[in-house]
Amino acid sequence: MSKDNKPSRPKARVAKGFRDIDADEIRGTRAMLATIQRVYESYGFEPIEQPFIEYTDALGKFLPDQDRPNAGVFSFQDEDEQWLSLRYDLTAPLARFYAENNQQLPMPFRSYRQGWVFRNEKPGPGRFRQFMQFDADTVGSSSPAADAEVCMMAADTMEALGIPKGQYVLRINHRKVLDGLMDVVGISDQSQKLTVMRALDKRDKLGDSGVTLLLGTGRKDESGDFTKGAGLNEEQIDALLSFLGTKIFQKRDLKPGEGGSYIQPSQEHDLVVKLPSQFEHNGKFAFWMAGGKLFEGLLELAQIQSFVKQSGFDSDRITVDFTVIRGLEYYTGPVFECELLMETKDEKGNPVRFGSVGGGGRYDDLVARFTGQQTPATGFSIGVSRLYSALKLVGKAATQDTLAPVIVTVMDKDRQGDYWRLVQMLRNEGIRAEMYIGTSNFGKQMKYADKRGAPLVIIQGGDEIKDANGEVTLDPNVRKVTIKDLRLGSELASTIESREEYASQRLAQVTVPEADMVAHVKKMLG
RNA sequence: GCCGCCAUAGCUCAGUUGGUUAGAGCGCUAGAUUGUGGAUCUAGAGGUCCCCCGUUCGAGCCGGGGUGGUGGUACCA
Repeated sequence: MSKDNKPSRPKARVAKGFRDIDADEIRGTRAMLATIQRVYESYGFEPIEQPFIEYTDALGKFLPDQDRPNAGVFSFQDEDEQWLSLRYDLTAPLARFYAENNQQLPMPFRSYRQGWVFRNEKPGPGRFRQFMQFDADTVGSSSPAADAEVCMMAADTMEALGIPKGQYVLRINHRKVLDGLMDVVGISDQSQKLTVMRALDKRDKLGDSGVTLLLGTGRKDESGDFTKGAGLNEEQIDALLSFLGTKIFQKRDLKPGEGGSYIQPSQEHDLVVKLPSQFEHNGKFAFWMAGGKLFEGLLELAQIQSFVKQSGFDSDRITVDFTVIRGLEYYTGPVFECELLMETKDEKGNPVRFGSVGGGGRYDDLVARFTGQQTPATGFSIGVSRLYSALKLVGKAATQDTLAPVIVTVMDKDRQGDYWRLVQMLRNEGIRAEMYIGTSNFGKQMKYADKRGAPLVIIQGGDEIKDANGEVTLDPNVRKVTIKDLRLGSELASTIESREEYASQRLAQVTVPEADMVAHVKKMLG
């Protein structure tokens, strides 16, 4: 046959940005999801499942920038030419669901759900075009209590998963604080505001010096790519960066003489805002507390902080951090981010913190897109596979809790009925078992069992079914099976050199009456 | 989107200043051993050297263009 006649074979390859998930990860993820569900249920949240596909206009308006409104989303047209899209998060579909069903739903409506979401964008290391999120949302409550509850639930989830106090932290911030602050320093242009927030978001990665460049004229990275800055003057940059040192804490923790000034945003909460001294001494911003957005935001943060403290969550678990930014488009109030603090190594071997595994916030306008009526809502979203890799890193992922099956070998093809019966005896006792269903000879069957990771192999050939006189018997107390312990056998094998010795030894196996097989298997499995 | 690096067997990769039939290890299949997994030995299957154009007597190798992958960066609901 000439080369040209060969059928052109498709390349076996997974699509870019997608991946296959192996048995270990599926089992580990299932266990993790069950734990998260348990916590969410205990908070009174109800499950809901929604389709992968929504009408594009139902997801539509909150795309990243208006220049390319459809970039990032997988979309296609239905038979009736309506545009459909794969969901890119679980929040927009929930808003659609609530708007469609709010007559029948209790208010506030508390729901959780888990599922795959899709993003049509360039994948990176650890970033895929299909990934799983686990969301919880409260729709219909404007109270900071709803925000506080979502944060507490996230913190409880981390601990239920085995991440100890001090290894994670929930940071909260408030859109009104950032907006108000930018008003105060004289940034009014909307696109300039976005640039400023993006710059502040990178403080973790680039440090204050990098952020200063991004707030000013711009910054060139190592690859030579230039990022245009926000164009602020020195005084504005200084005011923004020094504000990041502002703290909210309980009054009794107040330590005089630490510098800065202390403001009590509300009498009913025993909380105090401490401003950094640079900010205080800049007379130009002295009026900044006189009401307005900034003040409102601080007050709400203080309330949330007060609620979580009263519930027993100290600031080592849930804390205010003015550098938290999150999504730029739809959050309208508090925003949250859950960060894991344990260290891991980057490519260069430098220690680096694991980073964000989830986040969320208040999105009061999302339902109003459909109904025209403002409906307050707040929620939290967990990145499932990222959280799973974190659990693996700290050794808290459930793995290997499923033992590979016991393999019943087929010594004599004419007696498959006998082997089916043996397999069923094991299965009926709750033991994972399978009969070899390939066509290979006995040696290959052993290899299969080995590769499969089987703990035990059951063998029943002509020798085992004969009685003392050499006659075939059906009496289960006389018929025998040979049970071979592969795990023990491979240990013993490592001390043996020659093939002959290895083959003649019949390592780690016992021959017992068929009637006692199940009891012996149970004992050998431990 | 922008910048860099890479592309040879299922996988990881060698391949000399451009030279005739393109290699290795691992994996796979089979045998040595038709009732015993490891180790060892033997044999076999498996290739559009990413694609196109050009230079050349001759290109896996050189040049141009394209495609794909990957790393960084930007965006990120």
